[in-house]
Amino acid sequence: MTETAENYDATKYERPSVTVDVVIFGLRSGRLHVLMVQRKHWPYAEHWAIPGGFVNMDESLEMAARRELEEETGVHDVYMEQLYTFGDPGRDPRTRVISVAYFALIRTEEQALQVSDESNDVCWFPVDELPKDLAFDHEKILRFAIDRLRSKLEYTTLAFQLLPKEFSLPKLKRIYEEILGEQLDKANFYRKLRDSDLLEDTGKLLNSRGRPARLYRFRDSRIEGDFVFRYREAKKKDEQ
Amino acid sequence: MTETAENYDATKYERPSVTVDVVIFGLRSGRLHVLMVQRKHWPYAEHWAIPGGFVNMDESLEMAARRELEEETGVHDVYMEQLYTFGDPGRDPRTRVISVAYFALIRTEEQALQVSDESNDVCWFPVDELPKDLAFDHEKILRFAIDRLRSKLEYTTLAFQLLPKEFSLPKLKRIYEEILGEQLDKANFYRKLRDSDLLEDTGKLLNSRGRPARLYRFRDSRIEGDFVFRYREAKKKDEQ
DNA sequence: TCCTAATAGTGTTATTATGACACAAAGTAT
DNA sequence: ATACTTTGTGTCATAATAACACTATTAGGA
Repeated sequence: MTETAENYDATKYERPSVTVDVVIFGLRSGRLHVLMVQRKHWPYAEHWAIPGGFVNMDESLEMAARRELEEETGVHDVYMEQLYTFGDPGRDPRTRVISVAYFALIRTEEQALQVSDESNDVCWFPVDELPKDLAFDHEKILRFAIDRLRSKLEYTTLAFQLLPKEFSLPKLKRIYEEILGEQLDKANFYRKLRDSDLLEDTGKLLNSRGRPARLYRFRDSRIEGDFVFRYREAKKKDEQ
Repeated sequence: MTETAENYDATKYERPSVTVDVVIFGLRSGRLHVLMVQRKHWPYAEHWAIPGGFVNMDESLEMAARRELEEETGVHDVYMEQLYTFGDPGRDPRTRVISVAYFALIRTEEQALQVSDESNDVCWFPVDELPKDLAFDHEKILRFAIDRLRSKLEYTTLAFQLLPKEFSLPKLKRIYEEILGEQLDKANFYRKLRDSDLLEDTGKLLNSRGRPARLYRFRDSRIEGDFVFRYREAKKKDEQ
């Protein structure tokens, strides 16, 4: 640090504001949704925005993100990771604001929403039916988050964080298809999962329309470890 | 943003300082090195640190990172990407400092170093022979950067940014081995590259000890596109 | 009750990718 | 010339993948 190396004077530099914004993903009736809040005040009053807020001086960035998440949804102990930091000058008309974006994956069935008094409304939107004219650069942040989620799906077990504790293979497959935006082959998908040894049969069955689906749960050992479930259907290059 | 939605008062919140730190990677005689500066002043005087500095109010984060890089090495127009943002309270004893870390890959043959007047010294260190007691949490940042570089090697063409414009396959292979820390099979590595169609034969040869090596260059079309060169030697799982 | 639709789940096979390793080629040093 | 060093290619057994046909088990209606 060339300048922090100096005899430090806290007032020497003008400081930007730092916020955290949290892109909250969840499944609702099998479709990927994202949680948005509608702003009350200037700037971007009435526009939809990603929930977020200022970082307190004594909390870590992740703590701040979890605090925001809990304020908005009441949930804690969910999967969360840092996404990217957005800090272009002018992204907020009030002052220089640097925003550390996180994304969270939650099991939506598990809780209700709480409208904070800072916003008109809170709402889930399907990721492909987002409202128009999002506040600030939040559309960019959202696209970034969706891209990241999509690409991490290929080499991690992220998708499982969106499902209830017990789930069927068809349901898992539909999530992959929903997020990746392409159809997968049932047989190959199931085989890959069987071979991965990620899942544990609960013995239970889930009745629906046709043949009942077997319910599985995760082997915790696998989630915690450095194990990755790499699913890719090879996407033939259309070159040559 | 719950709170930014408010009638905004710039003085309402205490603000952290924001810096950028840049992990600069380069090859020197075939080994992966990282550029460090030795601090002059408190805190961590005499300790080695990743180059970095405050973000000006009117420049983007990436601009700030490129400015720091150029101040330290004189280079510009190099590969650079945002790594992660570190912001734990207490990571800097002076005040709350949030640091947006970037990493850059440079072709080291191409320039000399400039010792800034804020530091005692600037120096390249092999990544596996780092000095002890780095300043702040810079050891953590460095480990983070090395991990990221290593993992991105498997599915991107990052490594090419470290090499001169024209290079031989054995040299490229040695970089992969150096960064991944494992031996690769020559035949398989070459075949993968040939099939990828990433390289273009320059026709030139490079004489050394034994048989001269053929020199290649990149096809720019491939670098810019969404093409990824995925090199993985499958690392047999030792389970089952 | 029996047939059909619907959904879950398995088997099979051709093709391609991978890992291992032997071998050939083209220089330099003596 | 000959040994040595380094570059570069060929081959083959094995594993992973994509495609697709098939079987299984339920609900619901005729």
